[in-house]
Amino acid sequence: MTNIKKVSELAGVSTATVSRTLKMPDMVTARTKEKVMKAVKEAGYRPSWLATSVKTGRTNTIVVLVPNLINPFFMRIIGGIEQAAQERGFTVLLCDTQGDSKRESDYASMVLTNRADGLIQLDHSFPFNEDDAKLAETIPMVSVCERIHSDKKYPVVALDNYAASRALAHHLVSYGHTKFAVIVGQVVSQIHKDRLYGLRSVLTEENIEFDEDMIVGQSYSIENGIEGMRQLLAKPNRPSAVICFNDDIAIGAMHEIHRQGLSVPDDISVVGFDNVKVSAFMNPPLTTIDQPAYEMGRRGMEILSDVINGVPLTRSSEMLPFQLLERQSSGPAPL
Amino acid sequence: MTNIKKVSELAGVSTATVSRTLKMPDMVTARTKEKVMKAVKEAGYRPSWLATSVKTGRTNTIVVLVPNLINPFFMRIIGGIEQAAQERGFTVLLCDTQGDSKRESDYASMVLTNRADGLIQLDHSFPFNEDDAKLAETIPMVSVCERIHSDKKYPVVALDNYAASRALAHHLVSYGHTKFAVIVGQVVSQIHKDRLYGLRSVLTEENIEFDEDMIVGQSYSIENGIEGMRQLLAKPNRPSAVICFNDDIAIGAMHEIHRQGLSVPDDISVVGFDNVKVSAFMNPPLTTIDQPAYEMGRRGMEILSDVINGVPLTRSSEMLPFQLLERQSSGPAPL
DNA sequence: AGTATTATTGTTATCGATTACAATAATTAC
DNA sequence: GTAATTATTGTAATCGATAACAATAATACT
Repeated sequence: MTNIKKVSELAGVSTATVSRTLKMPDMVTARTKEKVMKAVKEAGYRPSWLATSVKTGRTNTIVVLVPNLINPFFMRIIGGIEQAAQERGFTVLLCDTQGDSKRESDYASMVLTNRADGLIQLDHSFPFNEDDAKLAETIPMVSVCERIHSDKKYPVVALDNYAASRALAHHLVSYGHTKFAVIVGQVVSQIHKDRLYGLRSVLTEENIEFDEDMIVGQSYSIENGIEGMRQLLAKPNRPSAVICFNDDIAIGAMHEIHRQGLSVPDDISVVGFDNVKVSAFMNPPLTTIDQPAYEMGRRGMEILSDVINGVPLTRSSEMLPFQLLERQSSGPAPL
Repeated sequence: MTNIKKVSELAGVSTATVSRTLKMPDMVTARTKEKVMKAVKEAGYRPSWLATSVKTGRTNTIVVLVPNLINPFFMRIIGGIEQAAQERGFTVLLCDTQGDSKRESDYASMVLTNRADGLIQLDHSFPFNEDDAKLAETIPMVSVCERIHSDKKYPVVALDNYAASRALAHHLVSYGHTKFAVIVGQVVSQIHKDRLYGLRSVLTEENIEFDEDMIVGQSYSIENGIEGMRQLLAKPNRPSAVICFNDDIAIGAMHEIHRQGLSVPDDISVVGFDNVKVSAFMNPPLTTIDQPAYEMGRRGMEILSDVINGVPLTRSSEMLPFQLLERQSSGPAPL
C-alpha cells in the first residue's frame, strides 16, 4: 500500500504537507509542491477515500432505493439523479430493493452507518414501521416519483397522477368510449389511489358507469398485462378502452389482444403510463403519459443536496408537469 | 453522533468490549452482552462502516462499469451480479460510464482509493492507455459479456458471439435467404468483429455472396435501427434478411419496415441479439439470441470474489452457452 | 487451599488520512 | 540590522472503529 506516510518520506516532508499539497495547493511553496508531486507520481499515490471520509465525516455518496432496476422508467429518473449528483460531486449508490422491505431498511441504514450522506427513494414505501420511522427522521431523504401521503415529513418530487389519469380518461371519453377497464400495478401505493381516483372522477362527471369488476392486475410487468387482458377478454361484456397503469402492462395487454385475433385500436383502445422508450415503436405505437422522469430525478437530487448541506427548503413538495402523448393505440370506440 | 465511545460509557465497559459484543458475541459474558446491547439500543448506535473499513482495509464493495444503464440487457447481467454479491456480502456500486473513457477511469480508480475492493466491467474498453493499463494490473478485475482480445490479463466471462452469429445465419439460410444485411452497433469492439466474422464464415461456406454495402449502423439504439433500415430500404437491391446486433436495433428496424408498409417476416426477416424482455411481445415476436445474462453476471461476481480473496483461478476465460429463439419475425425468404 | 489454566475485559497502538496548534523560515517595517 | 509580521512547515491530536497485548477474573486441577 502506498500511503501518505510513504509519500512524505519520499518527498522528505511531513504528512501534513503532503495532504496540504493535494488539498490546498496554494498553501505550499512551489518548490515543495514540486517535490511532493514528484513523490506522489513516483509512488503512484492516491489518497484513501475511506480515510478522508472518516476524518471529514462526509462520504459524498447518496443512496437511491429503486424498486426494480429492470424498469427503464426508473432508469430515466436515475439518469437525472446521476447528472445532478455528478455536478455536485456526489456518487450514486443504486440499490435494487425488489420491493423487499427488509432490503429497503438495510439499504436505508447505510446512511446511518456513514456509508452515505443521504437517500432518495423512487417510491415511498419506506419507512414502514416505528423503528424505521424514527430512523427516517434523522436521515436526509427525498422521495421522487410518488405523490406523498399527508403525514410524511420529507420532501417529495412527484407527478400529478390524479391529473394525468384524468387526462387519459378525457382522451378516451372524447373518442366515445363508455366501457372502461383498468389493469393496475402494485396496489398499495399512492400512485394507485390517485390514478384510480382520477379515472373515477371523470367517469362520474361524464355519467359513465364503471364496473368494479373491470379492475384487474397486481404488478407492473408485461406478464401482468397479458394475464390481466386475458381476464378482461374472458368477461361477458368486453371493454372498449383499457387503461394500463404503466407501459409494460400495456405492452402485455396489446400482445394478448393481438394473440386473440383482435385489433388495437379498432376493437380495443389501450393506453399506458410512463412513455417508456419502446412504447413509441410498438405496433401500433402506444398512447401514453410522458412523465418528466429525467427532470424529476434532477430535482430530487438537487433538493437532497440542499438538505444534506443544511440549506433550508422553500417548499416540501413539487409537482412536475406531464404530457399526454396521443399515438395510435387509442382511437374511436367500436360501434 | 453516537459513536462507540458513548456506548461504552453508557454500558460502563471499554470500547473494545462493545466492539467485541457486536462482532464476536460469544467472546463476552451474557451479563456484559446484555448491558452493551441495552446501551446500543438506548443510544441508537450503529458502527460506522467507514471506520470499520479503514481499519480492516476491506470495503466489501465492488464497482460495476456499465456502458448504459437504460439497456435492459445489462440490467439482467447486473441482476446476476447483485445476487451473487449479496450472497458473498458485497455491495454493488453501479457506475454509468456512457462509454466515456474519462468516467471509466474515474470510476475504476475507486478501487485504488479504497472505495471498493474490485471491479467488473460489462465491456472491455478499459484500460485504454498506458497509465490505466498499469493501474489495471493491480486491481481485482473481471470482464463480463465480451470475448476478450488476446493480450488482456484479467478473467473474462463471455458469450460465444462467433457461434451465436453463425447460428442466426444458419437459421436464415435454412429459410432460403440469400440477400443479407446487417445493422451493427458500436463498431470498435470484439463483439462486433466476432459477430460479423461468424456471419461471413457461414455465407462463405454456403456460397452466398455478401455485399459489403449491406452493413449499416453505428450504435445499439432503436433510433439506429430505424435509420439503418431506412438506409437499407433505400438501396436498389432490398435485402430479405436483416441481422441486427441487438434487440433494440431490431425493434427500430421492424418499426421502420412497418412504417414503409412492408411486412415482417413476409417481405423481410429480422433477427436480433440479447432476448430483451419486450422482444417476445413485439408484433411479430422477435427471433433472437438468448444470452444467459443473469448467469454471466453471477459467474462474473463469483470469479471477482475469488480474485479479491486471493483464491487462485482455474482458468482465465469462460464461455457460456447461448440459445437461438426462433419466433415469428423470421420466416421463408420471399420469391 | 494454592497454583495453573482459561475466559473476559481493559489499555493502547493502529488504519490513513486531516487539521489545530506549535515551530520555524521568510518578509516586511522601522 | 533587529523586531514584528506573515508565510510555510512540522508535531501531534483526532475521526471511529479494531485488535494485539496486558491485566484481571473465573474456573480447573492437584
